[in-house]
Amino acid sequence: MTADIVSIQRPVLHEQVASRLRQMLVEGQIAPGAKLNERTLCEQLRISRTPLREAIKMLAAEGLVELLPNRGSVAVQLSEADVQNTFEVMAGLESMSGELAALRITPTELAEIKALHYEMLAAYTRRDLSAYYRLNAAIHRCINAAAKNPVLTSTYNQVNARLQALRFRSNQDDEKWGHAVREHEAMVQALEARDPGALSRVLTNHLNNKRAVVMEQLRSQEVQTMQRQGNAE
Amino acid sequence: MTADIVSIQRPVLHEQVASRLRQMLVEGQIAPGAKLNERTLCEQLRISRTPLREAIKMLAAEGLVELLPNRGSVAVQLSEADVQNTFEVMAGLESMSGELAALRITPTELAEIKALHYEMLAAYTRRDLSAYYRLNAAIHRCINAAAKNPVLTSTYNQVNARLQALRFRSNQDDEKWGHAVREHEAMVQALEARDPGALSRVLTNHLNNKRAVVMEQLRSQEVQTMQRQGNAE
DNA sequence: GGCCCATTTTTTGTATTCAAAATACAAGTG
DNA sequence: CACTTGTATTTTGAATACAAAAAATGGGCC
Repeated sequence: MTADIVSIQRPVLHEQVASRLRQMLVEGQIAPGAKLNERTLCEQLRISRTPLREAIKMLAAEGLVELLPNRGSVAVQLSEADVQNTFEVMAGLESMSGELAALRITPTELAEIKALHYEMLAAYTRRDLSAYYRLNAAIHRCINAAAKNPVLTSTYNQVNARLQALRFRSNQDDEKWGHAVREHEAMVQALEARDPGALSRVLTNHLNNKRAVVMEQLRSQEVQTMQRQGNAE
Repeated sequence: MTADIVSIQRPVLHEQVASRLRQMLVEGQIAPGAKLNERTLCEQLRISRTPLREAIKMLAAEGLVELLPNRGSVAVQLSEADVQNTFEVMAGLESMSGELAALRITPTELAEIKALHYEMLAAYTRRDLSAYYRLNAAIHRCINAAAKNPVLTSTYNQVNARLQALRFRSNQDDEKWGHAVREHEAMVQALEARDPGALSRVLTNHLNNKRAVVMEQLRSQEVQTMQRQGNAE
């Protein structure tokens, strides 16, 4: 807890494996519901089963994989209710972040968020969805950081990771997109005004709207999948 | 995710070990900051190192244990700032619970909470601190359950576990105790009125007060410890 | 041909072994 | 006598080996 900043750390294997798996899960390289075959993953990552299993246990505690006793582990597949509940918690955490950020944000941090906001407006104007998502995420991360509460940040990240695994960044309809952008305007204003209540409300609404969009997308994806597979399951 | 409710599960070893360790950490059998010697724990729990290490990794992901590369693991010892931050998040989560509970609580659940509340009043009247804490915790658990959001519940439990490890249930001063009881009165009223805003506010205040009490206690404990040890460290 | 049961194969869970790093200890040196 | 340096011991990290459970396969039976 003291001078481990200077020391060069040769990263421990199970940590590396955990990071790699986390990435694979969040980026969808391992699909939700997919079984994590230990032998296969060992060969893929060129490691033995011991560190792999340790990493899987960590991801299970983070809620990214589910352990099935004597039957291995699978990437979590959130039910519709799970997604609703997770967004509900995310809304609360975002609102909390906003409230604290409005109280604690520094001028430098605010300037950075405003800059990102303008970049995001540019991306929106070009209808560059990929850049928009990246900047959008960065802004939310900055607001969270401005709250200056590491416990909140890690809690937020952990819950958020589960949603990331959904990969719902398909094209949303233009009207809702515009609405989201206007909400972001309101966020910046609330931050500038250092108004915790206002920012909290904006973020809660923002997340609720996002939830609605995602739920809609999930439902249509589901329908597509079922049509493609001839309604298996 | 289907029929694993019926199956009687001979619990898997690493799960058992994780539960046992979690209990030991939360109940203070393993003191904050204490090193977790793998050999010792293996002998104590009569298991080999593999499941023990898997369990430790899970606890690390839960934030109850800290992993020191090549140097094992230690029970987390929250700094003063950590405790502040954790309470801040807990306040947010409680407020969220309250808001949702006020919207979703059933008459049966409300009746149970009221019953627990009266039992708690009895414990308070007898100045039975142990019973008071038990009932107090039960009430908060019930409010959380009434929110009907499993994601919120597990997040809440995870963050709360870290605070439990502090073991701050020493005798608080009577005035503050009375104040806490009055806040509980207000909770029940807000629940009965199904008033999300009111309950949210009460719980936020309640947690902020609790934080203040705990911080005070920690500081006095700290002083005592330093006096006892002749200010080591 | 379909279904049930026994056997084989695969996969997971746990223990043990081997390797590497950290700590403890002791002797040598200024 | 403090301090460094080299060695022994302990402890952690990772791989392998073994055991048990689950899944797959195949043969017999109706």
